[in-house]
Amino acid sequence: MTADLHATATSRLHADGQRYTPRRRALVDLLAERDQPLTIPQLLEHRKDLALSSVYRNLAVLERAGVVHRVVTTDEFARYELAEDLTEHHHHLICSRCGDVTDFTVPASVEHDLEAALSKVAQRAGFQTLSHRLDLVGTCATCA
Amino acid sequence: MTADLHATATSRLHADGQRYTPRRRALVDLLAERDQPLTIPQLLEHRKDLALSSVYRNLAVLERAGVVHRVVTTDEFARYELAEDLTEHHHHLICSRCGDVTDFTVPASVEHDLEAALSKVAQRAGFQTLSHRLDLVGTCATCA
DNA sequence: CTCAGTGCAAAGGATTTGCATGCCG
DNA sequence: CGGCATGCAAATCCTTTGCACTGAG
Repeated sequence: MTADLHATATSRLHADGQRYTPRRRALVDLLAERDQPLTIPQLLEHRKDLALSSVYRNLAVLERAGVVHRVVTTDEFARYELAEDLTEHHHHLICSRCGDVTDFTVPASVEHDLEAALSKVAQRAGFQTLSHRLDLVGTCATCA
Repeated sequence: MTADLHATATSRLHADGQRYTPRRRALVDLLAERDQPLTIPQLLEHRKDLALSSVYRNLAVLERAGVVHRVVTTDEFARYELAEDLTEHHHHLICSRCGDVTDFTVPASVEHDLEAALSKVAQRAGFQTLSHRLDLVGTCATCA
């Protein structure tokens, strides 16, 4: 499965005319290990040999290639996770106290009804949906 | 209803030890006129007499008092809208092309089922929910 | 008078970019 | 060899802050 991940990353990057370099692979590995989106400072923390600017650049490349996804929450840091089709459809618990973000899922039935309602709304508004985001904002167990 | 809005704003600000000044009222008026969150540049566009720094400061004050709500999307600008209990529960269509954000609602029944599912998830995770966010990301009718 | 509110200019901080070097293809 | 990838430092740009001034109570 991890092998698959890297194979997919490789082909998506190549499709975009990019290489799958060791640094880029390192980023993908770090993101794959976690069930939460990570900030750039967090990534640097785990791999001190990565250069700040290269991390920004590589994440941008990986995002354009559709390998990673940029998550914007309420604090000042952008976070990154693997693209949704490389993991599973999930949502975020966002702690407004500490800023931490963790993943969660809802039952398929709820997700299904939601999809149906959303697609109706989108159609009515002439809006072409790429994805939906469903997050809970509040206080995490640690901060409570 | 607009009178109500300003009365509520006044009392919330007072509860926070703040005044409801003409500039703050102007911001609330601008936000109330729209069915979409506005960026600071957009606010300044509509009221050229407002000072950039004061707008930032006043929006921060209004947010602390619970009169307005800061919305973070995917582009570089923060957006502001009236606090949800001053409008109605709604969601956002976010155009990834032009960055524009517009409001929409889903049927009460869907919203209700969703709430139920979310509260279960939150409880299981020991997460104290303040609010949920449901957005669609895609291409708006204008950009399509 | 006092003190919060305001405007201007300068500072902050996450993110981006310029440029010289290194390395894969 | 050629060109992308990388690292460092400098630049950007949204946002925040310092400071002097104004106006409401």
